[in-house]
Amino acid sequence: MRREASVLHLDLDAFFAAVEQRDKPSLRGRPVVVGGTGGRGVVATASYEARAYGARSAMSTAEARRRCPPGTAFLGGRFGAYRRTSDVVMQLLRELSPLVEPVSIDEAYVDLAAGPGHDLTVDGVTALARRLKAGIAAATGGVTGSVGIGSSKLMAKIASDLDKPDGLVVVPPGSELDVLHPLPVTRLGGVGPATAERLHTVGVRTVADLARKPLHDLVALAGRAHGTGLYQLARAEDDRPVVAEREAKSVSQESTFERDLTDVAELNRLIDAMAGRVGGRLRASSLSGRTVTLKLRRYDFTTITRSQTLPQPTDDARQVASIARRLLAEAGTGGGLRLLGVGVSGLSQYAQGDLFAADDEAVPEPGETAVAEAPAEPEPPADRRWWPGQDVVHDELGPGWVWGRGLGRVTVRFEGPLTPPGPVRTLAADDPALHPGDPPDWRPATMAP
DNA sequence: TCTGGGGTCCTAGGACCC
DNA sequence: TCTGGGGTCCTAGGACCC
Repeated sequence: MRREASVLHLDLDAFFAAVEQRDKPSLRGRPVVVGGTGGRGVVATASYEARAYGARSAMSTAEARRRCPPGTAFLGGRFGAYRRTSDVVMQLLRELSPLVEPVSIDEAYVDLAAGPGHDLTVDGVTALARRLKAGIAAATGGVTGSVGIGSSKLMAKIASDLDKPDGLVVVPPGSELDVLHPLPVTRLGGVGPATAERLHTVGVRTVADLARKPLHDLVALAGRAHGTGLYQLARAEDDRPVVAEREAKSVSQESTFERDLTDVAELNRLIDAMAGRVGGRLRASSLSGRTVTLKLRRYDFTTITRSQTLPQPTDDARQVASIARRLLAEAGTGGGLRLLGVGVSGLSQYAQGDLFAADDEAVPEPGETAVAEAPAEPEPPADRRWWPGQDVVHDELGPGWVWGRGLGRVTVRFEGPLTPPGPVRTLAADDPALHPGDPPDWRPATMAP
């Protein structure tokens, strides 16, 4: 804990939904749910309008559909658009301080004490936060964020959560416990459903309750590391530094199927495709890893992992795939699988064996089938897989986005971030004039780079 | 039509080594 | 014919976060 409120936490409000509402004027002020739109999808983000009906992050999309009224937009994610907007925000944060720690695409800490001569009084950081919020809204086309500032990461994060959306809370140094103690323990990072349940059984509901528990009780309840962490957080003791660069520890790819799968040949093709993407991502970051992990979720949601550690790190898709295939054969597919994942961990910074890669990798181990290079599945052509929310462009009607599809039709609304709400047209799904589009630019032409 | 996808960190047991 | 203790690596699972 510092003497000054110099740690800032920014949390963009309902971020994915906010970007959708910015880019799709007809959705402004209306319920929007972003996430998996298939039968087994879950909600990533619900707009505040959708939250009013009970839609929540991590809820199944089916449940959100039951709760929300007709006309609610259910959209798949446009991660390229979110990434571009996020990059603009992170750049604004780096103007405040070189020490910016992105937590996720929509969240970051900033160490204001590492910045250029900020006034770190409560009034000073309050004014800074006002300028930041205005700057974010201007640069992103109206996306808002909630800012918390305090004497530690803990207090900054708690503060940003106190007044959402579009909030600004500064916790003055010295008042940490006044803010913290009345809150439910579940507001502390690291207290999820399991820990909360155990704490409830010993009468702990608020942070103040937690602060009354002796250390050894908490260690017995939650384990050494977690228990001591809880003990400290309840006292607002938090010295975690803001860290700008963090190295990746693992790279993985997983997928939940629309229907449970049992066919080993089909699962092996999926392993090949996932290993291909994992290998590609490893090479793109000049990483390789020694431990290959296969993750399986069975029809009944039980989840298992099987792993093997190699003597040397690899970034080769075929080697990853061949290990994962064998792990699958050993684990079995009994009853059907709803999810399969492939990952590599134990990463090191250099790519392996440039000199030998070409010979080694193609050779399957004895008794194994060579892993095919090409991915599987006959799929519709890339430009015919319309999904809700997708950016499209029509040769005559211009840019728009997919509202829905079915029965050989696709419904498109033709509008963009800088237009008024636009008209809807239903087109043939194979209309040759309709193409996938790029995320639209939300900045007026004079502002675009 | 219950329950995504990408991660991090921790724990615990067994193998193995000195 | 008794039976240490610490450390590291590996595997598997679980809690948690956004």
